[in-house]
Amino acid sequence: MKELSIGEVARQAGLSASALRYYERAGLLPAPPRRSRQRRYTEAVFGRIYLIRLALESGFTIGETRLFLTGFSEQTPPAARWRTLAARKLQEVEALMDRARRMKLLLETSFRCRCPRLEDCEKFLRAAKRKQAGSC
Amino acid sequence: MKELSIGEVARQAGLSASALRYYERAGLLPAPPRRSRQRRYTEAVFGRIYLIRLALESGFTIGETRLFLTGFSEQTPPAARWRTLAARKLQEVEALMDRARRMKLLLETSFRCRCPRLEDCEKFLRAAKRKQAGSC
DNA sequence: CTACGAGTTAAAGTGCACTTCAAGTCAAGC
DNA sequence: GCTTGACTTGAAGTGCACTTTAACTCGTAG
Repeated sequence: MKELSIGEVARQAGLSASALRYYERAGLLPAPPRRSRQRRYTEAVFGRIYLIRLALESGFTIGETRLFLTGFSEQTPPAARWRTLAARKLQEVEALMDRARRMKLLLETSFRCRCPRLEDCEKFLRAAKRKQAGSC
Repeated sequence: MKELSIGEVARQAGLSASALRYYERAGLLPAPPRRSRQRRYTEAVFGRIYLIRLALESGFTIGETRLFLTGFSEQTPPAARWRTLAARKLQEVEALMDRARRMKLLLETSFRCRCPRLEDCEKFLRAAKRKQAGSC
């Protein structure tokens, strides 16, 4: 299996090497084996990085992301804590999606509208405030 | 029209008074008239605050939000700059929604799955990586 | 008159997610 | 042997969005 240096991983993942070291210190990435002091990754790291970025970009903090990654599927108490976190974050992600949807509508509407101030635009307000019971 | 103190606005909007002053300094909120040095708002401020929060919570920076709020509908060059920003941010918001959707799927899947590591869960990977050409 | 609560300012502090820096290690090429 | 480039470390620095602090000004109630 091909071994990758931190620089190669960083390049392929679109991150910086220092960010990868930071994730490792923070307990998000497992410490890989070393070849003469230097970290050697396998390609399996990319799956993990994908999860980390997804979580962080969905509004998880580092601590929550760690819990999410490491507290998963342990049969003992941490799993309960994890389930609690996951249920709460699911709601937060849904709220985030709702806000993003409103912002998207706002941006799209604003391209078409000629109101002097956006907050007075009836068209926008109707669009943004409509509860979309939707399954987005 | 009813006049509101900064404390009342803060309470009703669910923000702190200092955050409102910060927004004013940052050019997001117009400086309201004063009654013996103290800010007096009208209820119109809530529409503006709604926009500010929506933008900030959708990943806009303070600077982008200012441009978004103040650069709108001016007939001269700023409007062009605004359109550029808005088009770019629209893409970013769409990317945000996509990530949020994947994270939501991941969270939902993870409740049902028993894989030892999430990144090895086939069910999840299928769910998360499926390009949903969708209009979410 | 005094005290209180809510407001005012500029300036410093906070928490997060990284980034940058300084000083060093190491393998490979000339 | 020396240089180069990619890596190593701990510590300090950064940018953002606020928050907190210290010292102050008001209008009102007792």
